[in-house]
Amino acid sequence: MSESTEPPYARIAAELSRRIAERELTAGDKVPSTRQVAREFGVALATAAKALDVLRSEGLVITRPRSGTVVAPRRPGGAAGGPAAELTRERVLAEAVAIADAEGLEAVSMRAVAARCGVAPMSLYRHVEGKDDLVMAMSDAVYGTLVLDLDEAAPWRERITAIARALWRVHREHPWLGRVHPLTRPLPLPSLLEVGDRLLGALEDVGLAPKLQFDAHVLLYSHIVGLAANFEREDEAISDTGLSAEEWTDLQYVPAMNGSGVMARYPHFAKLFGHFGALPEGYDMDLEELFELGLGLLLDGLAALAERGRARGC
Amino acid sequence: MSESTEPPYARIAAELSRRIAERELTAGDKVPSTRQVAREFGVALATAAKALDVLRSEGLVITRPRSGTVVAPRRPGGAAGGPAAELTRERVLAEAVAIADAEGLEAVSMRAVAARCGVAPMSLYRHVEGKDDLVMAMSDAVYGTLVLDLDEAAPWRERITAIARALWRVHREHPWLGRVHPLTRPLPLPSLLEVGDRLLGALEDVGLAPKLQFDAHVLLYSHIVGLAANFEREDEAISDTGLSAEEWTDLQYVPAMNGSGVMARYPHFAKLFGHFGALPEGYDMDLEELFELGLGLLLDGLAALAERGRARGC
DNA sequence: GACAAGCGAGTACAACGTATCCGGGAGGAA
DNA sequence: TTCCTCCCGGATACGTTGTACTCGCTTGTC
Repeated sequence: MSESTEPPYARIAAELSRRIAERELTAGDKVPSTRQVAREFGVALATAAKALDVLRSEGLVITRPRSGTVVAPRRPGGAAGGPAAELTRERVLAEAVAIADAEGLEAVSMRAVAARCGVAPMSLYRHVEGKDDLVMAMSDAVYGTLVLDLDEAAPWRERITAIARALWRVHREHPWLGRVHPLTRPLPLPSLLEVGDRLLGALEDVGLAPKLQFDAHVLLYSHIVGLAANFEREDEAISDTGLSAEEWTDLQYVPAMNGSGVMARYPHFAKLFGHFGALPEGYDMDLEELFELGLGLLLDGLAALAERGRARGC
Repeated sequence: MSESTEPPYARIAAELSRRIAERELTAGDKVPSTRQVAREFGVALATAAKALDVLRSEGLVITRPRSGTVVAPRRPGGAAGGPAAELTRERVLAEAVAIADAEGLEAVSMRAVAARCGVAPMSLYRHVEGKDDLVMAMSDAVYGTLVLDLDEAAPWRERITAIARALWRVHREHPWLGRVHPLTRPLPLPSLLEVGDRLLGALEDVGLAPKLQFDAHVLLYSHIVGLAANFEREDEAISDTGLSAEEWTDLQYVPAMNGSGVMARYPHFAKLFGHFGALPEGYDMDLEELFELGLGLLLDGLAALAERGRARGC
């Protein structure tokens, strides 16, 4: 229709970028393929390809090998936006982690993940071997977010504490991790192995026998993961009952304990609850505090052990 | 056949009690119902009912409302009787636990349990609210098998160790327990509460602040349960791969670690493996040993804590 | 006899993980 | 330009899970 002096490929590129600008095509949508463009505009394939090249160089579209060309996201922070971004292993993992964080690990079904990716359930299997693989990869991805800015010269206790806290933090942010963890078979998760390695490095300086070094690193893991497992329980129970831990303790647990001779059957519980009842807010199970306490006890114990070993050794 | 002066109901009662005495009917068996008796002896329903009344008043049989009349236990210890026993909550739980022990918790499906009971799946729901209830009840039943012969006069450390070991033993025998455990919400499992109460009792003597007493009891639980969670992983992995933990470590893990620059990426792992390689049998993760080590560390720490508290307090 | 009540069984459904097959677009070869 | 070969994503389907509903059947009691 319009006759202009600009070359055909530029005209086509302009037309396509108009469609994008006017939102006929929005971020994530597939842009016509080379062949479609050629047919639609009645030009040669080479011309069509050149037009798409222009768009690509302008950053308006992104060509993903073997998958077609799609409209690029309008701005970097598209948020949960691009519902139709290309399916990649990373995206699958990210969506799965998002579901797990929000609704717990048992809400992570292949179908749910697929739905969040805007994709058929079976499409996931192109990027993930199966559910087990998915969960493992999720764990690895999450452990991979762990950042350790560690002063390698600091005393061992400080370094171990830092590593333990970092691990603890990851578990706090992803409560479902507690349910996944292995241990006896140190999962070949690269990210986790790396943290473990740093931990072993710090333990080297304690002055324990090699076997004890390894034992200690397992115990520290166990402490973290064991306590962190409560996060999941916690969340699960909150969403089940709609009560926070404290509310639950106050409203359900304490009355139940007070009722019908329970106190009589569990005298020491009763005694302690007597104490807590006298406190302003009762006892609230502060996992944070428990973690620090347990960590302190373990490290104290290790230090003493090393000390004893040294005394006997010399 | 026999003509006697005694009334029909007495004759019937005598015949039935003979059957019981001669073990044609033994404890727990169903005694003929009113209707069956009426048909068998050719008497009226009322007569049959009266005969059964006699047996009931003699304590030979027990009538359970809406469930039939059964022979009373000869003596208190009737023990786990026949495979075709009547469906009771206890039997359901026992079979479920048997499955879990043998094949892991994930093998415990309602259908599997029902099959083992020789019963339709839905029949279980008469005795169990649902799967969750089943699992909770299984845990409770298993914790209930825990025996504590505890010298209440022994020093606290000894008592705590004994309780911890008892709990550990239960988890060792029922590896699936590790996957169930709550904690923040102390499950209202009576059996578990009882153990917890004993533990708190022992902790009272340590000399800690009340809150610390409770914290300590949670930490001890966490240590036990956290480590014990590996039992399940262990079993699961063994049945998956057909390798024991040691074999797995030797055959899979170590070679994997040796391969392709892994050692370079995890230098401290590498270093330790160098040590273990030199040992006769390498490193084998002995959970038993880890448990004792961790328990010792925690108790040492608590003792020190109490000591410090006392020093500051006075 | 009639009665209500509880038990066990049967049927059915939704949701799950996943094996299998298929259409179609993209890129390379002819 | 025309095919050929990939491989992605989709559709369909199977077997298994937990469980809601709904039946008879049998019980002890009027």
